Amino acid sequence: MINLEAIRHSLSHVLAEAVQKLYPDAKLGFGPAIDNGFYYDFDIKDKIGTEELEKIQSAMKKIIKNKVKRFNHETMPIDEAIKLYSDKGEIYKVELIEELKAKGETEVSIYRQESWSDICKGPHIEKMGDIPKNCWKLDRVAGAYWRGDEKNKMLTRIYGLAFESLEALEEYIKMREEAQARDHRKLGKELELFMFSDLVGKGLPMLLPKGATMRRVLERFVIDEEIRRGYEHVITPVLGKVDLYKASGHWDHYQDSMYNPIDIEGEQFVLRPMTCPHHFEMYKGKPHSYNDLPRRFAEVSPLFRFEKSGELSGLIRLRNFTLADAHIVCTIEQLKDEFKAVLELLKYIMDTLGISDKVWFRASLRDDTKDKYVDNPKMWEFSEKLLIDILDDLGWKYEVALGEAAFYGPKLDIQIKNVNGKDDTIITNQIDLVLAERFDMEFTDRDGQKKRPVIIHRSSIGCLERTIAFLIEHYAGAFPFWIAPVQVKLLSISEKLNDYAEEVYNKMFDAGIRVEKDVRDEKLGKKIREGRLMRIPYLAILGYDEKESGKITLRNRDTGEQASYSVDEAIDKMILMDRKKSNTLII
RNA sequence: GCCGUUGUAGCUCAGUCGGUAGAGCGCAUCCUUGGUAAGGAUGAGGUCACCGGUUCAAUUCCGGUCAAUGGCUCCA
Repeated sequence: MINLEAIRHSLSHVLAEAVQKLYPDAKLGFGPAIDNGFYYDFDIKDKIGTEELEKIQSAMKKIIKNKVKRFNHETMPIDEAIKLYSDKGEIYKVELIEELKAKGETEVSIYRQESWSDICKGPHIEKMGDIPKNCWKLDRVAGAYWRGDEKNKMLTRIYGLAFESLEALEEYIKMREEAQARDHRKLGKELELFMFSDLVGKGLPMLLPKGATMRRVLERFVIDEEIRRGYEHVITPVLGKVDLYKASGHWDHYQDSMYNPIDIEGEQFVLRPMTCPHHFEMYKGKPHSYNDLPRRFAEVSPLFRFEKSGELSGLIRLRNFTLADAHIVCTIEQLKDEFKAVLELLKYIMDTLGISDKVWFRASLRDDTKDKYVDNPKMWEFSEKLLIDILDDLGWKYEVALGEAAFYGPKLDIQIKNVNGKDDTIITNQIDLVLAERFDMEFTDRDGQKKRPVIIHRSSIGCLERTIAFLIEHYAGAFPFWIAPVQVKLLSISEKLNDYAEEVYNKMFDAGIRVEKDVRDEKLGKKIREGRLMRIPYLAILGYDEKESGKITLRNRDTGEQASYSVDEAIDKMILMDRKKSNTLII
C-alpha cells in the first residue's frame, strides 16, 4: 500500500537536500506534507524564481535516481542535536529543538538520507525507489513568515505537488485548470457583471448593469424577507466621527482595518468599517421599554475596510463592500430565541440560494492566549456556552475555531470554499454582551428598573459582493431563473420578424420579466451561440411559424430542450418561476 | 505589505535572440433576410501598463512605479 503522506513528506526532505546542495547557505525552516503535496521553507539569500525552481527540480530527480538510498530513522540525545544543528548554523531548527527541550523532551527523532539529515517525526518511505515515477513536480515559490508570524523574517517557501501516480498528478492539475473556468473573476468579465478600474482604485468594484441587477434582486429578496421576519430597515451614513468608534471600542481594537480620519472643519470622521455604532445611536434616540424589545435594526450597508493590497481578491476581498447587516437589541432572556431565529433565517436563505450543501458552520470562540479580546471571562463563558447550546439544540453540525471570535463576543460563521479550494466566511453572526454597556444602552424593565439589553450582530445574506462571487462560482454563471440578470432573450430569425420581437418584448417587459432582444442582422445560429455563452435561462426563438400562431419557442438552457408556448402562457410560467425562486427551469 | 509570476487592440492571445507590431472575436459600413453554437466583404482601432536608464535605435535589455494573480500575514 502506498503511504501518500510518507511520500510527500519524503519529497520535502529531498527538496531540502537539493536546495542545500545548490545553495549551501540555505537554512531550513519547516517542511511538511500538505493535502496536495509538500513544501519546505528556506532562509535563502538568492532569489528563487522559475528558472531556479527548474534547477532544483532537476537536482531532486538526481537524488531520487539513487533508488536504494534509504531514509534511516535515528534518535539523538537532545543536547547533541542542539550542538549538531548549531554547528551547522541551522538557527531555525535549533529554535525548534530548544522548544522541545523546554517541554521536557530528552531526545529527538531524525531521518537521515545518507549524508543529509533533518529532525523529523516522520513517517517516511524506506528508500528513494518507493517514490512512484513522475508522481510529483515542483509547483511554485512563495514567501512565508517564519512560524506564520508577520513580525518574523520572511522565508522562501517552495511548494511541490505529489500524488500516488503520474495519472493522479495530471488529474489534479487538470482539475485545478477546470476550476479556474468557473472563477468568478473570469466569469464576471465574460458575463459583464462587474469590473475594476485603476483610476477608481483597487479593491473598489463597479457592478455593471447585469451585476447591479443581480445585486438588486438579492437585495430586494433579503429586505422583503427580513421585514417579514420583524426587522426594521434603516439607512445610516457611511461616515461617522472617530469618537463614535472610540465609544464602540473599534478605534482600539480595529484601527488597523480602518482608513485614516478625514478632517472636516476640525472634526475627525472615518469611513465606517461597520454599522453597529450607528444602529446603537439610533436605539438610543428614544427611551425603550421591555415592551419594545427586541428591536431589530437592519441595513444594506456600504462598509470600508483597509485591506493590504496583497489581500484583495476579486469580489471576495474588497476595500468597499456592502453588508446585509442587522443588530438585534433584546433582553438577555430573549437572546437564545432571537439567535435561533437568525439561524433559521440563514438556513432559509442558504436553501433559497441553493447553496446549503456547500456551506458549513463554524463556532468561532475566543483564544485565551490572545490579548485582542475584551477581558471579561464570565461574559465569555456565558456567551460561548449559549452559542454552543443553540447549535446543539438545532442539531446542526459545526466545527469549533479558537481565536476566530470578535473582540466583543463569539461568532457563528457560515463557511464556504471558493473555486481555488480556499475557505471563506460568507456570513457571520455574533453574540455581544459588551457593547450595550459601552454605549450605555438601556431599557426600562417591568419592575421599573433600567437594565442593559444584549445585542446580536448578524448578517443574512452576507456581503452582497462576496455572495455574488460565490453564486457565480457555484452556478458557473448559469444562475437560477430568479437571479439571472437576463431571464429571457428573444431571437428573431430575420429582420422581418423584428416587429414581432418588439411586440413580445413589450409584453414581457411590462410583466416584469428581465428580457432582452437580439434583432441584429445575424443568423439564428450565431444569436443562439451568444445567448448560450451568456448562460441565459431561456432563449426565445421568433420565426414565421411563431408569429403566425402568436407563440414563441423557448429553448431551455439546462436541458437544451425546446417547446412552443403562447406568449401569455410563457409569461405566466416565468412569473411563477420567479416568485418561487426555484432552482430548476420548469418550462 | 512581503515572496514568486504576469501586463501587447474593447476581449482572448501570437510575435519581436534590440530596427516602433499581428490574428480571431468584438466594433463601423456594405452585401446577405438567413430556423438552432460563429454567413461574407471592406474599414477603423495599439505611446506593446507607466516612468527612467543603457544604446545610433527599446515593446524587447536593466532599474523603479502601478495593476492583476499564486502564496504568507490579515479577513466579510
